This record gives sequence, structure tokens and C-alpha cells, in this order.
Amino acid sequence: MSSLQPVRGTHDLLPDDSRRHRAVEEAAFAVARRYGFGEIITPIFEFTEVFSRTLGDTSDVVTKEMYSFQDRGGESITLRPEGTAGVARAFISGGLTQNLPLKLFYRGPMFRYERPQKGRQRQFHQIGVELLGVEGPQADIEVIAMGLDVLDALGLKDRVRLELNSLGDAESRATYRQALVAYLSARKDRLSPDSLERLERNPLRVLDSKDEGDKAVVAEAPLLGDYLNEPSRAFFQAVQEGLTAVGVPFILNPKLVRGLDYYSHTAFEFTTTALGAQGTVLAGGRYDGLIGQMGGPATCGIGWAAGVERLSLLLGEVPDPTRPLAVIPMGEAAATEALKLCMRLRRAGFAVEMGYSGNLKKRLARANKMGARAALILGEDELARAVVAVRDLDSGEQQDVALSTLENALGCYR
RNA sequence: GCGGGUGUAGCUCAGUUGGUUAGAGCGCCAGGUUGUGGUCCUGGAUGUCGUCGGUUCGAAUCCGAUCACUCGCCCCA
Repeated sequence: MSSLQPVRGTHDLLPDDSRRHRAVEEAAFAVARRYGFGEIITPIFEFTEVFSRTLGDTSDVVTKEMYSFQDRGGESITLRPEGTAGVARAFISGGLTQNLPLKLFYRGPMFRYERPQKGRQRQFHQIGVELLGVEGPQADIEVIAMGLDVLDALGLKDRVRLELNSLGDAESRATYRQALVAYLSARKDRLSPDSLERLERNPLRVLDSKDEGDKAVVAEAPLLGDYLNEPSRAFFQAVQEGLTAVGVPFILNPKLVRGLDYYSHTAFEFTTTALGAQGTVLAGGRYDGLIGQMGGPATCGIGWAAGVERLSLLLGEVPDPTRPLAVIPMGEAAATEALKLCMRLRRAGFAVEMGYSGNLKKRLARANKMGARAALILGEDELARAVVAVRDLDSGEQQDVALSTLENALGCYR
């Protein structure tokens, strides 16, 4: 409450950070546009039920991570912990149900009350896509391939791997869940306390427990793949063949499950080993039940979300692409003329910085440090001759250019 | 929510068994004869030693609490 510190788990993005942040967003959106996706911007808060009804009453996100509050009208409002529920709500309330198939891209802040770690914050940012209304496996293939294209555009293709699994349709999942619960219940004495809890709330989660004892039990457990009914099995098969056909490598991970209730069929995660415990960098799946569950017309969907901060951590430095011209006035008389020159050039489309203080040496040094391409030196001498000394800071070449023809002469710096 | 680690100048870090004016490198600022950068040389500024409290003649150094960061668990992007 006090002090000038930011709230725990939140961060300022200073220019060097925000440049990296925007580079991730823009690269992703550029790829998404090539796939025919348009951007949707939904509110960052919704009525609490939008999340509690869709994410499931047992998920951690709903039970302990939501930023909820009552507004002045007494409504329970929640800062969005993820993007899909809001997009689904907009789809239903915005009358988009007539526009299928629908391809949507989104980006923006998400909020979860968690213990911060590297790659995990309380306010973080996601980019994501949703493809609504395409039932066939080609939707899954395209959406996953697009995820890989985004990572490739960021130069991260070789640092991630794609893990793939199928949760099957509702019927397959229910059958498997029953078999798994029976198997685990018979071995309760060998399960960790965490997994006993999972057994009650979300038994599939036991599959990816990191506890050694649990792993031993899970190693013998029935496999989801063996419980897929014929349509589910064929669907998964088609997704795999399609990915192979378009050159997207993957590894099957039968223990890959989802925390959120609305997923079915395809589940996938692009992971890296470079971020410690937060290795998942882009993840998603098919959610055929979601829209119907929210009260809309039965509509299938598939999508993914990626953490911008996690991607940024992998990205390293992103250079500033803008290299300005530096106008350097020398002497009182030149100050006003230099300012006029700055404005004239900016209005002509150049990026221009003014060198304010110090002797010429200092001003050139500063111009150099800000990455300026050229310095425009304007002193009394130049003023008298109606020229400006243009010094190329990369080559060191310098020549006088008539003020009247400056825009033309500077064309190569535009 | 649970367990471990860390917290000293803008940044990266030193700081001996508690002892008196708290250091380095980088960065920043200013100079190296009046208007020429990216190299070099010289000089300079900057710290509530995270915060609060305790032990002590004396604490950046020991103890406690608190905050933040960090690693793992939980969960997830």
C-alpha cells in the first residue's frame, strides 16, 4: 500500500523492455494476418461468472488466482486471467455467431494472483488466437502451424519443441477418467498428498506430477490413447498426419493434460528448457464444449495463447530501428534557427533529435551514442552562408549542404 | 499457499574474525587551449548499506520481523 514500489508481480516496461515487448506482439500479429486473422480487443475485466462458469469450479485459476472485486453497482467483476473466455463471451453477445468461421487474434494484459517467479507475474501479457466454427482437423493443423510460424518469426524455432496429445471427445474423456480414477484409487497409499488432492478435483493432473512416487504409479497407469473412441482416434490421427505433411515436427506426450475444463481433442504445448519451471511458452487446444457451456449456440473452437514476457526473455536485445538525425546548434544566434530546422525536417518525415548542451565534442558524442546517422551542425558560420554542415556519423564524411536543398540531400537518411 | 537463497552507488559486484572518513569496474558529468564523435588520458558527483526493531561501548557485518527479488513445489503463458 505504501512506498513507491510497484505492486508485487507487476513491472514497468521501460523503452528497452517495451521495444522487445512490442516486437513480440507485432511479429505474432503479422503472422496471424497472413493466416487471415483479425484483431479483437475485449475488455480487461468481465463479470466474474464469465470466468467461473467456463474455467471450472475446481481450477486453481478460479479458486485462488482471480483478481475479483465489487464495483459501485454491486456487481462482481474480475480482471481477466486468460483470454479465451472473454473472446467467447464477445462472440456470443456481439452477434458474431453468423460469421463462422471466425479467426481472431488478441493481445493484452492478464491478471493472476500467484507467487511471482521468473516468467511468472501477477500482471502479464499474452498474445493469442482463436479459430471458431471449423470442426475438422485442418483447423487444429493450421492453428498449431501458425504457432510455430510465430515462434519462427521470433527466431525461437530451434529453442522450442512441440508436445502433442489428444484428450478425446467428451465420451472418451469420461470413460478414461473413470478408468484412471479406479486405478489411482486402488493405489492411494502410494500417492503424494498433492496427488490425493488432484484425484478428487482433477484426476488427469496426477499424470504430470513431478513427485517421484507418483511417477512410479503413473508409469503403469492406463493411457488416455487407449481409451479414445473411434472418431476421436481418427481425428487425432488426421491431426498428426497433417502436421507431418506441413513440416511441423512434434513429439507425442500422452501425459500432457489441460488445467482448464473446456478442452477436448487436441492439446499442445511449445516448451523450452531455458526458463526453469516456466517452460511452457505457447500452449493451447481444442475447446468444442466452451461456447455451448456458456449459453451460446454449440460452436467448436481451437486456439492458443503465448506469454509475451516469456517470449521476451528468450529474445534478448532488440535494437532500436529508428536512427535519428541530430541537429547541433552552435552559438546563441543559431538556437532558434536550429529549432526551426528540427521542426521543418520532422514535418518532412525525418526522425530528428536536438543536441542541447555542451561543446561540439560533447554534442557529437551524444549524437553518436543515441545512434544518430548524421549530425547537422548549424553555427554562425553556416548561418551566414545559408548552409548546414552534414556529417555522416558512420563514415565520418562531412560536407556543407545549402539549407534550401536540405530535404533532397538528406534523402538517403529518411 | 508451502520450502530454500539473496537485498551495499544508475548497473555488475567487493567489503577480511562486528571498530571509527563504505570501495572497484562500467555508466554519468567536466576538462585535455575557443566548432568536430565512436579510441585514449585526467578529474568529479552519487549511497536512508531494502525497511523497522533488537543485541553491543560500537553493526553494512550478529538476531528478529517486514517488504521485494530469486529458485523449487502448487499451477500455468
